Amino acid sequence: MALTIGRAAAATGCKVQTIRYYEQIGLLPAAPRTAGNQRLYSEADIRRLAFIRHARELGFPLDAIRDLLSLADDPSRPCEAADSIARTQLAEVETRIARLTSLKAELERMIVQCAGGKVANCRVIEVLHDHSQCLSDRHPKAP
Amino acid sequence: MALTIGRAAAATGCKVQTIRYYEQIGLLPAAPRTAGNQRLYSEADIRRLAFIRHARELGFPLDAIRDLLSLADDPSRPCEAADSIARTQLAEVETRIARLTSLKAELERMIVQCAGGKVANCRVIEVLHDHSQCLSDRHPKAP
DNA sequence: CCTAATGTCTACAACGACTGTAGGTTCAAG
DNA sequence: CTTGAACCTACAGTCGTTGTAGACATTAGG
Repeated sequence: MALTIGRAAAATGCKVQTIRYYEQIGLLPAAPRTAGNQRLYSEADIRRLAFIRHARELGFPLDAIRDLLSLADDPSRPCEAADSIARTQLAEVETRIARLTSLKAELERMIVQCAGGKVANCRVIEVLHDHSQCLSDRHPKAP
Repeated sequence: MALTIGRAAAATGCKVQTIRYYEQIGLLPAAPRTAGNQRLYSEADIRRLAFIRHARELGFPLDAIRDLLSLADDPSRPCEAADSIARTQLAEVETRIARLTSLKAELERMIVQCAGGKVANCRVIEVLHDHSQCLSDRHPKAP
């Protein structure tokens, strides 16, 4: 029934080290041990670990996951807090997408214009040297 | 002509600490000092720093920037390497966008379905508990 | 039953790319 | 000459792991 840490890792996709780390920072309860001092994980532990793993994949920081876990531990509470954590994460993700999309455009522009000659004429290097050649003005200069 | 570290920071948008850090890891040459041991930065240093800063904004890791700088230092070399570094970075950015876009969809789905009731029925918590409810199967189970 | 291979244990260092702190020195303005 | 800002070094902390070293536990095969 109970799994060793290696099997728990295989079951959830976490690494062994990561599981121990989560215990260390209090995200997982201290696991009971065998006579030989090896950790044992119950079904409930596996579910909790899978929850953490999944939330991490969705980009939630560990602090947010801590909050989500404490909510999940008490199903009678209203779920506004969970909703709000998810909305914050969504906004974060949208910001990152927007930022990456403009970076993508800029990189494509650099690459297209690189003639494949000498570094002296290379657009990639040139654009990196001279920010004013950027499309997106993250550091606009005074006019 | 030469700038103190604070002015160099203001001129490039880097933090003072970050400039010292770049010197420490060898991305910038050790700056000459005043009689009172304060660093001085030339125009060329500022350009180099701006280059680094800009490349960082485009998401290049410091190792890639190191390579780009050594290319930029020798304009007679062919620019294929710079092109290839930029292409690698572009691929990286595209991967991250794709990943974030699927996260966004999933978060939106979670939020929409959260009825605003009790945690017991909250879709946010529920989806985190049960990966099989995900749209994107990053961990497909055997059928 | 013994051995060898694998798994697990603790404790701690390293990663990337900074950021912050403490405690001291130097500089520019008034 | 004094004050306050900017600078100096050295080091610790951030985040979320990942990797290491050296010792103990477990399991499969012979």
